[in-house]
Amino acid sequence: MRMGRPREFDAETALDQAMEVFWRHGYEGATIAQLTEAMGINPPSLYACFGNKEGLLKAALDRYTKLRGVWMDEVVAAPTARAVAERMLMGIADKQTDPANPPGCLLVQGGIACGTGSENVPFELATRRAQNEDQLRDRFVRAKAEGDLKPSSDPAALARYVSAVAVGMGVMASSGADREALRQVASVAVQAVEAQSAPK
Amino acid sequence: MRMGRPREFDAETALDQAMEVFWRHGYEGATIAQLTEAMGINPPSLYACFGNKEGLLKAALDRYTKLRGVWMDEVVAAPTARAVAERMLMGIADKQTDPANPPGCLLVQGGIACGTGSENVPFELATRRAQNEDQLRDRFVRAKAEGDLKPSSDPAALARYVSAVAVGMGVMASSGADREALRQVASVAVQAVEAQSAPK
DNA sequence: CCAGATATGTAGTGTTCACTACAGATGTGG
DNA sequence: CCACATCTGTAGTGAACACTACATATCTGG
Repeated sequence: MRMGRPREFDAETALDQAMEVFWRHGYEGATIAQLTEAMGINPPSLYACFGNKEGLLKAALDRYTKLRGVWMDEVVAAPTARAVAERMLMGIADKQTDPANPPGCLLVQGGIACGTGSENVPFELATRRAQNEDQLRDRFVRAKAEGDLKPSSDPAALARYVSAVAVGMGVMASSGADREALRQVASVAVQAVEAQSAPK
Repeated sequence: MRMGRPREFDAETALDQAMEVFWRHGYEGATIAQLTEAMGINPPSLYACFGNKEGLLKAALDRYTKLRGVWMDEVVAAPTARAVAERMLMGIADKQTDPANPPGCLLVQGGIACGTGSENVPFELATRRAQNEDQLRDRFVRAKAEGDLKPSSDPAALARYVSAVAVGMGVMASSGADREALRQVASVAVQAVEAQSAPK
C-alpha cells in the first residue's frame, strides 16, 4: 500500500484550534477562513482531513466530549448525589470561566438555533448534552438504590435539573458572568439536590 | 408637513412574524428572504421601517420583552419568594412548550454566539435577560426584608439562579424536551428557593 | 530512481447573503 | 390638478461564503 505525502500538521492540535473558533463564534458564525487561519492550514487540507465544515465540527465535538468525559467520570465518582451535583456545578463554574478557553460551554455556544441547511447542528449538540444527562441520571438511580436519595425522588428529573442548571450557567458565562457569580448559582442549585437527599 | 404614501402593512403584525423567524433560526440563521416572506413584505419596506437586520431584531426583542414584562409583573406579584419562583418556572415550562410559538425562549434562541460583525447581538440578548434577573432580584430583596427569605440568603444569587434555570429550560425546550419534563425541572428547582425561605 | 499516492498552496468557482437604485404608485398640502 | 413626500415591487449590487480544480511537492513500494 502506497502512503503518499504525509500531512504536515497535527490533526488534534488543529482540532483544538478549530474547537476554540466554534466555541467563540458558534457554528454559523465561524468562517472557513477563521478556522483555517486558527488551525494554521489551508482549505484543501481542512477538507481532505474532515470532509466539510460540519465534519470538522463533529470532530471537534468528539474531542470536546472525550476530554469532558474523563472529567465527568470523576464527577460521578463522588460519594453522594449531593456531592456529585456540587462537584459538577462547582467544576463547571470554574471551567466555564477558565481564561484558557472561551467562556461558556461548546455544547451550547456551538449553536442552539441554526439556519436552513444546518438543522442537524443543534441536534448534534443536544445529543451530546443528553449523554451527559444520561450519565448523571444513572448515577442518581444508583444513589436512590443506595438510599442516598429519598424514595420519593425522581433520578431522571434530578439529572435533567442539574443539566439545565449547567446549561444556564454556560449561557451566563458567555455573557460575562464571573466565576464567583457562577459559584453562587451552583451553591444555590445544590440545595435542591440536598432537599431530595435522605436525612442522614 | 407632507405625509406621502401610507404603509400597507401593520408594523406590529409584521414584527410578530419576524420574531418567530428569529426565534426559530436565530439571528444569523434567519435570512432577509425568510423574514420578508414571513412578514409579507419586500426588502425595501423592511429597510425603510426597521433600518437593517439588526434594527429589526431589536424591534422584535422590544416587542418580545414588552409582552414578557406584563407576565413578569404577574410573576413577582406572587406572595412569597417561593411562589415567585414556582410561578415563574412553571409558567416558563408552559410558555416554552406552547405550540403557538417556536420552542424555547427568543432571548436564548436569538443568538448566544455570533460571527464577526454581529458581536452585539449576544450582548443585546444578554442585556434583556439581565433585566429579568434584576426584576427578580428586587423582588427577592423585598422578600428578605419581609422575613420571607432567611437572613443568610443572598437575593442576587437567588435571582441569578432562577434566571439560569430558566435559560437552561429554554435550551432544553428547543432541543425537544416536552412540557412534563420541564415542569419536573421547575419543580426540583423551586426546592432550592424553598431551602432559602424562612421556616414558617 | 521511478511510479503511484497523498498533501499542500494558489487561485479561483458558483451561490447566497444583506442591502439598495430606481421607477412607479399612492397619499397630503396648496 | 400640481408639487412633494413617502411607500412598494422589480431587479439587481458588491461582498462574503463554503468549497474545489489544478499544479506542485513529498512521501512509500519496488
